[in-house]
Amino acid sequence: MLTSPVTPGKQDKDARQRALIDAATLTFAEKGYDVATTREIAERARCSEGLIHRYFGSKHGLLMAILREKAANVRDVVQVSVDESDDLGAEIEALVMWALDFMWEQRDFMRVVTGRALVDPEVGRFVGNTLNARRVQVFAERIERHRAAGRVRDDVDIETAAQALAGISYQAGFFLQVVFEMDRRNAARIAREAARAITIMIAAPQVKRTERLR
Amino acid sequence: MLTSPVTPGKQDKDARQRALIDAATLTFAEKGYDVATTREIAERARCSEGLIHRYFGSKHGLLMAILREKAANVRDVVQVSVDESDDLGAEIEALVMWALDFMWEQRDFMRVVTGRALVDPEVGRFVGNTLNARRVQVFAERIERHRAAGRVRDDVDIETAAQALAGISYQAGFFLQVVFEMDRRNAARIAREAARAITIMIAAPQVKRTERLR
Amino acid sequence: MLTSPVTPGKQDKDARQRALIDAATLTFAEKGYDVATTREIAERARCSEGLIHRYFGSKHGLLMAILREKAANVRDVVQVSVDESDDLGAEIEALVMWALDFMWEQRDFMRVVTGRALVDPEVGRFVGNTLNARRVQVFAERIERHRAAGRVRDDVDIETAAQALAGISYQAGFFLQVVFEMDRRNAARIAREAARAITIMIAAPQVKRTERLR
Amino acid sequence: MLTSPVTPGKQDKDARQRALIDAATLTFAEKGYDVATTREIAERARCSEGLIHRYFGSKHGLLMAILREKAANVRDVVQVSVDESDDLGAEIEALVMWALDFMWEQRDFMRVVTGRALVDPEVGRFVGNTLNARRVQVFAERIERHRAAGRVRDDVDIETAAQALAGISYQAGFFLQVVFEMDRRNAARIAREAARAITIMIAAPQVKRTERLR
DNA sequence: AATGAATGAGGATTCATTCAT
DNA sequence: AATGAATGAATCCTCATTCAT
Repeated sequence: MLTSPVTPGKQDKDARQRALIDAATLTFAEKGYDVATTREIAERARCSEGLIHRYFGSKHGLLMAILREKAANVRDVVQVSVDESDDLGAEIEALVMWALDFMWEQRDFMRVVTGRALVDPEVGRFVGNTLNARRVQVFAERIERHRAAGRVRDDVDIETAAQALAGISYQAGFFLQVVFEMDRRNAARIAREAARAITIMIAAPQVKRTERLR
Repeated sequence: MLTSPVTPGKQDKDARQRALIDAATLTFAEKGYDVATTREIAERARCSEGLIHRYFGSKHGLLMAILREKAANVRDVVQVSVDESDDLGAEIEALVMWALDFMWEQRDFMRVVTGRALVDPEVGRFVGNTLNARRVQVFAERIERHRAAGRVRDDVDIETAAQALAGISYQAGFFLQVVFEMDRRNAARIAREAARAITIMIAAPQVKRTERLR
Repeated sequence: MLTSPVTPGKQDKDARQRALIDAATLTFAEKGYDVATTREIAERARCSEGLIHRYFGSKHGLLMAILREKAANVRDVVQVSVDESDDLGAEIEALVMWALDFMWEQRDFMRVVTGRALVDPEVGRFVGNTLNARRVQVFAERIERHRAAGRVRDDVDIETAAQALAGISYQAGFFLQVVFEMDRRNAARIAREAARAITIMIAAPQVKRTERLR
Repeated sequence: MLTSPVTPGKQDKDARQRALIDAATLTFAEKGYDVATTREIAERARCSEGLIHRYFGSKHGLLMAILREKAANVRDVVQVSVDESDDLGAEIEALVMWALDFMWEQRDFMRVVTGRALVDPEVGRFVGNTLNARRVQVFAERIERHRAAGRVRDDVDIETAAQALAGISYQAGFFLQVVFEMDRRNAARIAREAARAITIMIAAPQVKRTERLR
């Protein structure tokens, strides 16, 4: 991600907000939320410290703005990155593996978000109700498509399955890989097996399909 | 947990260490690590602030001491709380459900530990290599027993299954229930389904056994 | 020296830096560097403690700022206070005696500077390379003028003589008078005799002058 | 200097005092008075912290004990190190040069003593009235011997000359060499020239001696 | 006599936020 | 609108000294 500093003095509200958000994202990721100072963020964005408070109310408000932006992009990012497939198991695996990679790349910022979610209830709720909820929704939509094609049992609660898959991704992708510093291949194997277990459970019985073919 | 204040002036090193650990556990949980002050902890333990640094080196050292103690008790706590069973699925479900309850009760301290693990690499590694590792081990041992009884497939990697189950417990027990403030029954359902999926995957095929009996 | 407190809230960077330097000079002198607290200095200057760190980086930086200012004024102070003279011995004596008086007046701050110079290498170097060096230079320039007038031997190394005279002034003016609490007249006598010895050594042979008189 | 730790538990008052003084001398020199902790000193002497207070009353008292010991040895140290001579100038130069070497070797402890003398009036007086006074006395005695041999003018105040020489030694030996980090040869040259000036001033006129010989 | 456990006062520094300009 | 100057609250840690054992 590139910073986008502005030319000082000039009046250019949107550009300044953009610059502050970019600078903050970078700085939070590099140093952590607590260690990052509003002064450093403002310097990086090449505008004054006071603007953070004018535009976002507070340091916390600045983080929320970043999160809202991330949340707005969740679906697009996944759609672009993981292709649909006719094979339920393959698609689920692809989704989970992609999540692992994504969280690895975003690990520094993930630390920030997760850390704040633990401490700041507003962040906690936002991550739960919006960020995580949208990730779950993406899983759910993908599975739904397979159900429409008869590849998922009718009696399965897709929402629950999607929650489980998202949770497994988060656990392996962030905690195992990043926080616990587990070997990445090992984390991937665990996630893959768990995803496979979910797949087996929700997949429509193969027998019927075979029977139908007769 | 009860605090165990000591009598001022009297010389009783061990009692003071005990009192400080108890007071810190309580205070960290109530206020969070950052907000809790060493002064408050010392007052609560009824001893001088300096002792924290003499005995534990620093505020961080005090937290590590608490964690080491927790880690030492992990197995016993589980063994006492969750009975063994002849039914693989039942035991796994019991273990996961117990973990959810446990994390709910410990939620405030869980916030502290997880939050610090994200920020302090030493804590991160300790939680990963020791605390979490022992929880995983408990799952593994329980499954192992079922394998010995022929209730688990021979080709299953128990370690991986245990990791997945521990991860699911953590995710649902802490993040869904606590951080994301999801309805507890909902969180429990998700965990239960995921656990069931794992169970199905690792369970020795019932059919064959029946067939064999013929 | 007068303190120069500022009006709270008003924005006047320069005035505040001035006020902090003045307040610190006074407070360091009264209490010593270690005992003086940044809080007291800030209160005296009527501005917030944080400004010390914003403007000077640290307590140490504040002392350095004071020293730089002192160093900038060394020459002027001497020039104003000690008149030139046609008599080498008289001028040297005047310079040394003035130094004794000056150090007596500044004794409290001298303690601070010297004490810090012993402990803080940066201060030590600054005092040696700048403060002391400039005092030496003033001596040297004065003697140089006498040499131009033929009152100092050609083969004398003026730098060395100036160093010796500055050293004698410092020793008698600060250590004997102040630190060792020697009777001031006694200290003055010692300094005067040592200065006279230097004078005798560097003075152009009287014979010539006598000869000239013939 | 070697430390002289004692065997713990055993009752051995003198040895313990000895060990504490040695350990403190070393530790003060290495770290400075303020930074050195009584705990470290006690550990080094292999006895308990409390003993410092029992035997010496306080950290300050421990330093005073060290100083008293140093003062008791001043004369002997000089006598052993600098030979008498029939040449006044040579002997004075030898004394001053020796002082420079001595202070260089002892520079770390010199910092401690001087630093404390500036801050602690009791130390200041002790150094002035005892330590420095004895150094002066040694100079005086040496010069006195030369006067008895007719090599020093009758009208010279030997005390004053000795004070000047001691002062020059201290200034060049400690401040120039150590605190100001001046090149040692340079410091030596300054001290030598100043000593020569004093010598010239106090030396009995050579003419007379020649005349006497006739 | 010796130990070492306990005390508690003391202070520089950081930074989000406010507000004069 | 933008700046950046000023605020002030808040806390971990060190260590000489005391005193129970």
